[in-house]
Amino acid sequence: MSTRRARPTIRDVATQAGVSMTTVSAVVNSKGRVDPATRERVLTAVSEVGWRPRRSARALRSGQTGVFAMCLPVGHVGVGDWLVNAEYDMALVAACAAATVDSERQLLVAPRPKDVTDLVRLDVDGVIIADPREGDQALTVLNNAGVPAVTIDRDVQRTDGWWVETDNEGSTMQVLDHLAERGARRIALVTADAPWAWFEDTSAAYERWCAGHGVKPLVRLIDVERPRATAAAGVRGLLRLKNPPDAIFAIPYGTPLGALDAIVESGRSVPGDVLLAGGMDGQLMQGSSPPITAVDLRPLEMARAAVDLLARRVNGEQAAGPVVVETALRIRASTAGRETPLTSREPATRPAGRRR
Amino acid sequence: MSTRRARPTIRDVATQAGVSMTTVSAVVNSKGRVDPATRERVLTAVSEVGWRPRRSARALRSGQTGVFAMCLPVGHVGVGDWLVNAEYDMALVAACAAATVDSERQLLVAPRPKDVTDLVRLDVDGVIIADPREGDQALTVLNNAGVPAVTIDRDVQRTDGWWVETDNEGSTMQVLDHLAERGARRIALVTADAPWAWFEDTSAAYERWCAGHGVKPLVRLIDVERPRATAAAGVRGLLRLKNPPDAIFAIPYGTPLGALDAIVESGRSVPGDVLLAGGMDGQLMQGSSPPITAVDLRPLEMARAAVDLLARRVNGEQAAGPVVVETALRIRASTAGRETPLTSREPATRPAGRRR
DNA sequence: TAGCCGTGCCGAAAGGTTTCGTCAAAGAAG
DNA sequence: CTTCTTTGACGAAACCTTTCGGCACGGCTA
Repeated sequence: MSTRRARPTIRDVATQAGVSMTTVSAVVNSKGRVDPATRERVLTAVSEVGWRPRRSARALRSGQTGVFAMCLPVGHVGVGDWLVNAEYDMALVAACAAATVDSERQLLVAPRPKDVTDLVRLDVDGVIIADPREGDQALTVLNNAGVPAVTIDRDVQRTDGWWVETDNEGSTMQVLDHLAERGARRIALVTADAPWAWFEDTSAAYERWCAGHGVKPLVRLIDVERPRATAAAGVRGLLRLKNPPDAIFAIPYGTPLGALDAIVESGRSVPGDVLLAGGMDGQLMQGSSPPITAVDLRPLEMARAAVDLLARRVNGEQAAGPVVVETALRIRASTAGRETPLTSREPATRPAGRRR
Repeated sequence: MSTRRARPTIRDVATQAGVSMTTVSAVVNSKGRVDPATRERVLTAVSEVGWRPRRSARALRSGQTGVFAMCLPVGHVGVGDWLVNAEYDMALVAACAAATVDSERQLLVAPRPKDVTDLVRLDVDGVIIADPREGDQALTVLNNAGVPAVTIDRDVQRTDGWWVETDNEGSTMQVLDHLAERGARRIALVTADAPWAWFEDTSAAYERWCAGHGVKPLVRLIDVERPRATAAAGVRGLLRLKNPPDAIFAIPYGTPLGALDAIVESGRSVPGDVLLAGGMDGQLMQGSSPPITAVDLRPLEMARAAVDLLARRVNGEQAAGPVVVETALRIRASTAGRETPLTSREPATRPAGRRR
């Protein structure tokens, strides 16, 4: 006749099964020795009384919360911001969540606080920071408080080994080689001048590739706030050169579309007159006409690697250097070359379907 | 000379400040009466010893974890799945996180477990379920365990008032009226036959609108697994009719692009020959050529409302009926009518910029 | 002066779980 | 028949914070 049974505790389970709390604990944690028959009794008692563990009590006792936090990059408040590749970030979040669950943990998503010192009050076992800014204060704060952290993408000012990154140099070389193989003689780079490793690495690799092939670099910088429009402007300029490029590698998300705008506007065609490749894959690349060849940055693998790395750091392991994830070039019609037929290398479609 | 100071507790703060633990607690929680001078001493002691509260101890004592969980819709494992509007989901997650933080809580993201009963072991104060499936088992499980839950979007089989939804009927009427005003005489609907309230509501509203205007409904259903391709096929069929539509309202994300494919392929133009509107806004709509008029489903507002609603439910309030969020029609070139000049009603650009 | 009240602070218990040390009983070895 | 070992189980402390009741003290009223 009780109005509303209080949530049962391990003690209720113990009395129900006729054993001590210690034994119940041993059973549910698969620790210590316990008679198979007793174990059976305890397990049925658990489901009879409907007990489920309180994470707070466990955490208090063990000193570990069993929670990782993921600090989202800033700017995630507006839909329709061209700078955001929400697919990439969503993939990151979903994959981090899946990976933490696989390691018996939970994932907290935390917007970046106005005051970075609030990060430490999250009171979690570790923090994953996506897209750290240059010399990120958040990392200093976390380090001082002794909170383990790893980043997704390298903070250009940091040298500890606790981050995961893509092989930006390798992917750049791969794209340039691919363009050359498809007949490009003069490849321009459209990128941004911002303090992110992604930009720095790709630019450096481009310079090196050009030097190695004895050609002069041809670079246009865009405004990261308005990638599509400024990329279009930059490419318009390129196409008016006496010796215009016959291929364009556009890095920041959105810029390949700007480049395409300018190319079409000039009366040229892709891939007929100009080959076009993007630095970051996504729906915009697949859905454009023609579809645009782009680098798949492998957010899923990045996320898994980050969670693994953080788990290792939490366990007290020493830094073993950054984890490098290999990228994959998704070849599409925009680089259907003049010398080689197009081979589509789209990944196999995923099993689970979904609406919308 | 201690190798590594253990994390300080409230007791360390107390001794440092020369007061009791009770007083420290009173200070950090702004409860009870404490002399201003004492308060000052305690606060400096807190920062001196670097104390930060342990959420687990608090939670154990108070019986509330201070955590909400958000259960992501399935299917979020692959980038590049056309069915997923990652922007929408990312906005949902980010906004939920922001809202929970505003209410002094934390947000857990939880992939939908294979076994729904695992949901209950999250041990959180409440759960937000995005995109519930028809007669969602997860809700039954949570209800039975007494875990408060709300959903984002209505579960067609449920009648308790604990969900937030968009005004699907209103937005459909708005779109149809807009198309008519821009000169459409015969509007076709491209949608899916799936058990989601979004589809059911819009279809019903379309039928009603048609009846009200004395025109015959013209509907094509697509396969939610391949929205773009099947939408293109459907629209191809429509355009071959003796009396083809002069406007198309395509609901599931991706289908407006399929419609556009078919229209262009048939030698017609948008908006010259056919007006085109989409049921869900996103980058794909903005970035297409021409940009496509679409319904902004307001994920940010949905998320905030969901968190508020869940907070109310956790506090024991009674259901006050579902929360309905008004949508907004984003008018673009694809419905630049023949009778009225185009008025752009794009939302103002967001302040914070971001790369990529 | 006696009684009362408000202020500022404290002691101790409680909340649910894990773990350490202990213990009884039963079997094995001498 | 001892003594030792193994097995299976238990009691109680500890983890950190909040809260309830209470206490001492100074000032006020009657």
